[in-house]
Amino acid sequence: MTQMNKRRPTTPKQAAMRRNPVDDLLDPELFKALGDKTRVRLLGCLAKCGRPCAVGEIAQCCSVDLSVVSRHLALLARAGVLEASKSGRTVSYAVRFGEVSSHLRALADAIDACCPEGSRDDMSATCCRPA
Amino acid sequence: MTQMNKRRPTTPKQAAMRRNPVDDLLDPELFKALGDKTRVRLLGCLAKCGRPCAVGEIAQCCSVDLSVVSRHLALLARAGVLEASKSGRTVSYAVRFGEVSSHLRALADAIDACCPEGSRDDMSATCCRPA
DNA sequence: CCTACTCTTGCGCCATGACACAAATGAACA
DNA sequence: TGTTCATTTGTGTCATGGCGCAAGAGTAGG
Repeated sequence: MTQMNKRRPTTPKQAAMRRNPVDDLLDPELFKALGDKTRVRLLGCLAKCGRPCAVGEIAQCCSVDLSVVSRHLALLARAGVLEASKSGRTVSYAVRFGEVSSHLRALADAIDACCPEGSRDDMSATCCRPA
Repeated sequence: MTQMNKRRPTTPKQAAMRRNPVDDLLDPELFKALGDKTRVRLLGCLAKCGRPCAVGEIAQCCSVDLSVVSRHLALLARAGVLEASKSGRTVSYAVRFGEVSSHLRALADAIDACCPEGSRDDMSATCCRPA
């Protein structure tokens, strides 16, 4: 049984004391990076392209100024979502596929682990979980 | 074989045209809700507690005014992360465990699916994927 | 070196959002 | 009905953040 038998705290305040994987995985800085329409568009564009792309190239995906795109990409890189690489005078950004998806899955697992048995309202979420 | 054999577009602009699951799953509104320090704290607190909690109760988890907590919780509910239920004069919020975790996993899958074979840099991400 | 090219940075403008405090709503209960 | 309790909503203030434009930094080529 991987099922923990820690007693559940009664109040949210007590619960807040308990260390839990969600504390680290629910990173506001990461989600802030994904919380902008333009940035999400750039990210989706880059993900669907599936290869490192130059800043100028990526900028053609949306109608904002190149300088704005540059800033957004740098921010996404700082948040760990993208990886930058420089070659000559062109800077390319690529999605950190593995890091991002494994972070998201770890968070999903951590959230599920918080859910008391029987109150799980979506059974498609049992994938990846040790039951 | 679930492996698609769609040719990959060369430019990000072309890639942006192609419909892809990430387009819907990368929802800025959802991530904006998770992109605030206080809100994330409330959410983590509520998740770790694992049961519906009253607003006043949850407010004790952080040092901001009760009215601020009320607004944050309403926002998280609007974003689909929490569910509100009223009983008498107390309003309780609970984490929508199944919805949230399955959304995150679906996004992780969609992102992985964008990743060209062989460039996956984190092999722990192969869980849940049809290879 | 001077120019062209790619990207980044400085700056000002405006919109959004987080916060505290106070007032209002709404439900239970004497 | 009037009071009390739990929560929401109104309002003003301040900080953050996205944007365009212009200038700067770094690289390649004549």
